[in-house]
Amino acid sequence: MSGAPVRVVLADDERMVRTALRVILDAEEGIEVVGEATTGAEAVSVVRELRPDVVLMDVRMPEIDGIRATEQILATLEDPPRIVVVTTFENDAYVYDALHAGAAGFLLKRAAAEELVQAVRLVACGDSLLYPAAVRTLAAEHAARQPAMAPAWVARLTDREADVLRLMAAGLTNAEIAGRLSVGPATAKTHVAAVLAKTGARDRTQAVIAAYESGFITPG
Amino acid sequence: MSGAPVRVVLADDERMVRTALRVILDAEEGIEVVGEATTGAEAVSVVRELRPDVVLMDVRMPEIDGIRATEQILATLEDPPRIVVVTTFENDAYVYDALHAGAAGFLLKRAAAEELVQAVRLVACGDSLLYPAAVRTLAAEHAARQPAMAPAWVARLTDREADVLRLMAAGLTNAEIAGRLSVGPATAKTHVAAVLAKTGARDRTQAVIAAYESGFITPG
DNA sequence: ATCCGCCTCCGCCGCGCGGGGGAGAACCCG
DNA sequence: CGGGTTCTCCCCCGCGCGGCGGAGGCGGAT
Repeated sequence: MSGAPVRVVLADDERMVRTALRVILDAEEGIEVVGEATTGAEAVSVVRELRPDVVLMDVRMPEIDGIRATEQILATLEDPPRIVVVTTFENDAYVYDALHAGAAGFLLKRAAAEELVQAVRLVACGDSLLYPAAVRTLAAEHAARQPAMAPAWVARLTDREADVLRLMAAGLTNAEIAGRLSVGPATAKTHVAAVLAKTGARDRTQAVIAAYESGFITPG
Repeated sequence: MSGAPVRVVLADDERMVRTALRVILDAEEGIEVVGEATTGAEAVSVVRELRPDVVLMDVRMPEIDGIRATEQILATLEDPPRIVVVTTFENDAYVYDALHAGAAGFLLKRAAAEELVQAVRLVACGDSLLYPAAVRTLAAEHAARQPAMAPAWVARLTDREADVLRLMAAGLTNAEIAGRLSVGPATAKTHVAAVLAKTGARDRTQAVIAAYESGFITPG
């Protein structure tokens, strides 16, 4: 628990937030803010260089968001730091992605200073008890619905075809898709045909089913 | 943090477990086990009487399980205690229900003594930071996926129509549905038309979308 | 005994859909 | 510069689909 101080890196694009976090944490015994970053990309490089114990990572940041930065850090570094994702709203959809990306915890920006300090200390000690593998399972299950398990065909879809599939999955007809995309009906038909071919679907209904089953789109 | 000791009630049908928990917690400064219960129903009444700060609630118990007991306690008592649900397996499906029921945390039975103590202290202090309302949202969303959120039209479907909708959502044509159900094509068409009417869908694709979005069928 | 909901089936009709083929323009990359 | 990919658009054709109205049997509820 004691001994070397906990080395922390802050990643947030807002200076005020970084300052606030630094003031709070620097006042604590055994916690030391060793670096800051203002973008996701910078966070990755700073962490790679400074090798902190804990990273407080904002979700919304320029260039690379906090989620992808988290993924990159955990994927590329050996013995990676514990990453706490900071969000503004508790119902932020990013929370799920954060958990899936391997974040050790998440924190609301309106959290009290004590909570912040407590969070840093807890994650620095490894897996917190209030945060056992079960939560990760929960998050993993949630995540398993979306990003993973994407059959090969998803990657083969062009941007336009992906747009079309999303609209198909919204229940639009070819003509409506054309209108929504501001293209001719024939074009929409072409894209739909391409989607059907790539998904191996016989008709638009099967394509929509494939979209759901693959996690390309999610209910709710 | 200090001052009056944390008053704890244990609810578990196995004597050994209760004893183990009591031994661990009674050895701690500032924690006092004030009562025990062996069933869910007993847990509710004991808690109502003793008004503890924290309840350690086993999931599997006679009469009323820990989940329902948790719900009842939280629903009927003002200023209810913080309830930690105790499970044997981390992938226990009850975990989700526990969170949804409003449990303040969950704990594995194989957790170390220190974790147990830490858990009690943390939840006694109120909402732990590693466990904000967002987790509850996560759990609520999980729970909302399957059992609840079924729009009114789901209940209005006849058995046959439900069968047809499932086959529609499997990507079958009217003729294939007829074959699968061993009825005439005209009959299948009639049921499909009924499904479209009740779901408010314009075509079979929208009906399948509605089936997914309502949780009538689930991806995976 | 009567009504109502469910399941079963029949015709007709219009249209959106999917399959087939071809074609031009923009772009990137080797 | 040529080749590949993507996006755009056109033709024709067949057919499954969805909308319409009608009908008979069967069971439960009143």
